[in-house]
Order: sequence, then C-alpha cells, then structure tokens
Amino acid sequence: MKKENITIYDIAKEANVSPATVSRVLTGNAKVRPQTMRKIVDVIEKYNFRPNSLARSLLHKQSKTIGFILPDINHPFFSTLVQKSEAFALELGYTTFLCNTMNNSENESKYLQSLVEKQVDGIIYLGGRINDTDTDQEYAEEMKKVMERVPVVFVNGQMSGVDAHIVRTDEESGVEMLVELLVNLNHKKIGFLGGLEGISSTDVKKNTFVNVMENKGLGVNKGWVLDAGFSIESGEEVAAKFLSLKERPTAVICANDLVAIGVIKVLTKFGLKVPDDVSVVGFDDIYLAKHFPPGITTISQNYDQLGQTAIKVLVDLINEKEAKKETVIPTSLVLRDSCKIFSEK
Amino acid sequence: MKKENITIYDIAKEANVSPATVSRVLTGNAKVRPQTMRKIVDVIEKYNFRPNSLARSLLHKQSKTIGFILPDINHPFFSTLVQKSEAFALELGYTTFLCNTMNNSENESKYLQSLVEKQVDGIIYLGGRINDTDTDQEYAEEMKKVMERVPVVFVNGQMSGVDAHIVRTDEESGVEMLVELLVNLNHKKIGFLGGLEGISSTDVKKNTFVNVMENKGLGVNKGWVLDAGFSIESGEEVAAKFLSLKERPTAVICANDLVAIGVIKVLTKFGLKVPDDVSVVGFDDIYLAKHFPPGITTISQNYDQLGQTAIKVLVDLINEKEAKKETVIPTSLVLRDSCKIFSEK
DNA sequence: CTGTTAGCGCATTCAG
DNA sequence: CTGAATGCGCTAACAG
Repeated sequence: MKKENITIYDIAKEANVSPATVSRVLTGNAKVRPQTMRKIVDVIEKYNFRPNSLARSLLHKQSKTIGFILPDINHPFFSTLVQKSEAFALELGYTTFLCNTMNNSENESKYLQSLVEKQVDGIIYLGGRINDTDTDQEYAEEMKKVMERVPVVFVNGQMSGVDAHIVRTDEESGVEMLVELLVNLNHKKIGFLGGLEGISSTDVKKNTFVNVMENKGLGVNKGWVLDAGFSIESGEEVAAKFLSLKERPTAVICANDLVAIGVIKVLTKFGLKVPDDVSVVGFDDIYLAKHFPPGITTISQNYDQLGQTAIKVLVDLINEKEAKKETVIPTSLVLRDSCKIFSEK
Repeated sequence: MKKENITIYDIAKEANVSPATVSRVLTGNAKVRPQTMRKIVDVIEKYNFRPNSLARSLLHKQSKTIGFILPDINHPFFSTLVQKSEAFALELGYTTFLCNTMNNSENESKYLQSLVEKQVDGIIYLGGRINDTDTDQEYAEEMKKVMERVPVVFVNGQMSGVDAHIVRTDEESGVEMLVELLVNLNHKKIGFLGGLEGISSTDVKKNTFVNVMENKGLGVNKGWVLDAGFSIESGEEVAAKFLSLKERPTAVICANDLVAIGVIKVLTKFGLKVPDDVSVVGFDDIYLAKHFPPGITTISQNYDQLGQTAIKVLVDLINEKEAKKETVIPTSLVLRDSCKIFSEK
C-alpha cells in the first residue's frame, strides 16, 4: 500500500480550522487572518504537506500541462528545440510531458491517447506523421479526433485534411540562401544529399533546390539528388553513393547537419578534402555544426523563436484567443569552413 | 471555457446501463455480457470517449508515472540514457515526466516539488545535486522530505546523509582500463583533462587515475590534471592550457567524450596530430565518439543496463519489494583510433 | 452479470 | 474573515 497521504483535512484538523481555510492559504485566492494563516502555514511545514495537483486538475478541468510529441530526443535538432520550448512553457506556468515516439507510429498513437487521458491542456507536435508529405487518412482522422478535445500546434509539419495551427521554419528561403552561396562561390554542379522522399521537409528542400537551380539556368543532374535519411549513418551511406558517381558535383547541400557530418566523414576517409575538393553545406545549425571539422556552413534554425512561437500559439488556443493559423520563422545563413570558391584544377 | 467533457455517465445514459458497467468495460476488471459490452463500446466510439486518468489516479493513489530529473537533455549521455530508461518504463506500464533542470539548482527544487504534487509514483534522479561530492545539507534535507513520500533512485550519484537506492556505473574500473591501455601503449606521461572538482564523477575518476598511476610506479604531474567542465567548449578551453604546458603528457584521459572532442579539435587546430602526437581517450561512448575523427577510444557506459536497472529498482520500491541498495553496472573499453603506441621521436 | 453508493483531495459556492 | 456542503470523473465494494 501507499503511505497514507496527508490532505488538507489533516492540516485543517491540526490547525483547528476548516479545510476551506487551508485551501485559501494554499491558493492565496481569499483573505485569511494573518494569525490563522501563520498557524496553518506552520502545520503545513510541519508535515511537509503538498497539495495533490491531480485533485486540483480534476476540479479545474485543466492540468496546466502541455504534451510534446517528437520522433527522437537524441537528435540534437529536437533536443534543442524541446529545451527552448520547455523553458518558455515553464515561464508561462505550464509543465510538460515529453513523448519520444522513437520514430514509431504505434507509439505515436499510444502517446496521443495517453496525453488526452492525462488531460493535457494542449499538444505541441514536433514531428512524426506530420512530416509525411502524403498524409495517411487514418492518421488524419485520429488527429482530428484528438483536436476535438485538445488544441494542437504542428511545428514544421502539416496533415492534409487537418486544419491545424502551424508554426514552421522557412525552409525554402534557407535552401535558397545555400544555393545562392554556392553559386556565388562559382559552383555550377551541385547535388542534394540525404533526407527521405515523402518526408515533407526533404521534399520541400529538394523542390526548392531544383527550382532555384533552374531559375539560375543551372541544370540539376537527377543522379546528384540522393535520398538516405537524417542521421550521420545516412550521410555515410549517401557519401558512398556519391563517391561512385561517374561525374561528381563540386558542391552538395545536405538535408541536415548530421547528414553533412556523415558525408564529410566518408569523403575525408576516401581522400577527398572538404572544402578543397568538395564543398558541403548542412541545415539546422545543431551545436555540432561548429565543432565538426572543418566547421559546417549551414542554415540556422531559429530554435528560440520557433519554440516560443509554438508555445505562444498553443497557449492562445488554450485560452481561446485568436491565433495566427500559420507562422513562418525566418532562418539565417551561418558561414563556416566547409565550402569554398570553386576553381578548375 | 473548456469544451464539456464527456464522462462515463454520459456514456452510461446513452447506452442504458449504469456508470459502473461502463467502467467495467473500460478496465476489463469484471465480466460484462457481450451484448451489453458491444452497446457500450459503440457509444464510446461514437463519442470518442477517453477516460480521465486524473480521476483514476486520484482514486487509486497511483499515477503510473515516473519522474526523471536530469541536468541537460542536450547532452548525449543524458538523452541516450533517458531514451533507454523511458522505453523500459513504458514496457512496464509507466509513462514518464522529464524534468530538464538546465543545470539550475532552483529548477531542481521546483521540479522536485512539482513531481510530488503530480503524484508521480517514483523518481529517477539522473543528475544534478546528487553529483556534488560534498552534499549541501539543505538539499539533503529537501531530498529526504521528498523521499518520505515518493521512492527515489539515484543514478551515478549520491548524497551524504541520504539513504537512497543507487544504481551506478563502475567508473573506477573504466578509468583503470583506460590507464592500463595507455600504459600498455608505452605511455608514461599521462594527464587527466576536464570535469569539475567537487563533482563526484570527476573526483572519482581523477582519484582512480592518480591511484592507478601510482600503483604502476608512474607519477602524476599535478599540472597535468586540469579541470574545465563537461562540454566541448570545456575541452577546447582545457586544451589551450594543455598547449601552454612546458612539459606535456604524451596521452590524456578526458572526463568524457565531449571534452575529448573539444581537446582533439584544438590540438588538431594547433598542428598536433591525434593520435600521432598525443593520444586522447574519452568516457561515455556517446554516439559521436565513433564519428568524430579520428574516432575516439573510450569507455562505454552500459546505457541499456544502467537505465533498465534504475527503473527496475524503482519499480520494486514502488511495489514495496526488496531492492538492492546499490547496483554497480560494468563498463567496457571501446577501441578506436584516438590513441596509439608511444615511441620517442 | 449489473446497479447503487461512496469517496479519492481539492476549491468553490453560499451562509454566517 | 471563516465553515459546511458540494461535485470534478472514476472505480471498488456491496447488493441484488
């Protein structure tokens, strides 16, 4: 059995007051005679009493809790974003439930249910199914049902048929900046490595890449656009394919920094120097980007702003205020040493 | 206002049964006529009803929730450990509350209170004050008060005066292995870089290091033991000090892999090759250790076992079973390419 | 197999 | 300023 819980009744009895009065000093919602107050506070401290927030939430029908759904807490992009968002939520008086789905769709459903049952006041969806370019309609239905009960904000994602509030990074302009940079550095043969087809962030980036290149009158060789995934290992894998290319690009844009790291690692291992032989750029500006030699030129996600805005929108929804349906967060270019001007040898 | 919640009463009314019967199908704790069952299930699905776990927890006096306290979710050591622990907790039917204190002692107190108020069934303490070699007695008192209400397990930490259950990595033998390795590689001048004095993991490692060295008849130069911290930046900082040494060790053991990364980065930048000029080893075997060139030789923390054991002990405590007071988890040596045999030039 | 009742711990009426 | 009573949503105990 559990140790017997102390309740406001116990406190009340010992302080010779009514439970209501104890409650009043706990919440500070009504005036209590200083004398009475002191007596009660003493007893509370004596027993080290803490009010049961479950009971409180049950009564108020709000838990002051926000749930986060994310695919992988180990990925620096998510851990950073979570950290920023969480800190801000805390300032606003919300605690958070982190649901790390480990890229598993079943977990995602379970957690979604669990958050509803736990009566969270709102949900921040950082990743998972909302990243699929083509929405599975079953998931969409599930999502809609959740949204009937709990406000939800999607970060860097969407679901077709689901009318959710969205906060997203301006990935298009990020990729544009990268292409501009490389082209200005005289690169004409540019590839795009990593990511996964069908995942929206990848598709958006790839499409933007192709469009911008064409606008500049530079073709894109299909063989230079290679999928793989989002991890360092994916980068290694795709770099191997890159190496086996008959004609190689002189510069590559990677789907994210981890991929860039994997790519650089393998190229280096096989004797290609970055940036001397190949220029490599990434995306996200995770903390490793500046540390991994030679230092990766990348696009910085505005983690603070992204996280804060998401929370802000969600809290507005919770309080039934109006909130912008879609907010786009700008990115910025971070120059480091993984790319340089191209010159024929 | 909140949207009106649907309750088992609503379901009961619509299905022409009593709330108790609805509850029975929800919990599956008692037999219900298939016919009745179907009727109820239909209504539940029609309204997409989910039971309120707050109410349930209030009644049962257990929330099936475990709280985690950790200093920095961005640190791969913690994010990996959390991931493993969480997955196992989930298997056991527990969901988790992650409390990322951001290395802030005030947050630690707040979260501790919050977890008690949220009626978590147990707390896993992954880091923070339990890492101080000298325990602040105020913190110890606070801890004890928490432990009167909720079972707690310390992972890789302790508090003097607090009689907690502990699960910890065998850091001593880990360091021993590293020293053995380096000595076998003919290194005689070995340094220890990073960590912070007063943090137990650092102190344990440093002491072990000094002892083992002395046992081998190899002295340790005080100037070769340099504090800094636990991040890549700390490694960079301490590497700068290393470079300014009159006489340098030929090999260094770093407090953890991030420090090793920082050290390698700076040494490389200043023209010293790792491992040709200096051998560098780390600790933890974070996923980066294998990716950061040249690949860092390190001690692997047994994340799975560490996390699972912690959860197992905690769950035993929750269920008021006996549990081993202290469990030591073995480590293993992971050989990569950041150290090599020493030979005079 | 099913219904009735009571209470988990708290905060909020409404009286006094 | 304080106390008594009520109900948040659920399930366990007890009848039937």
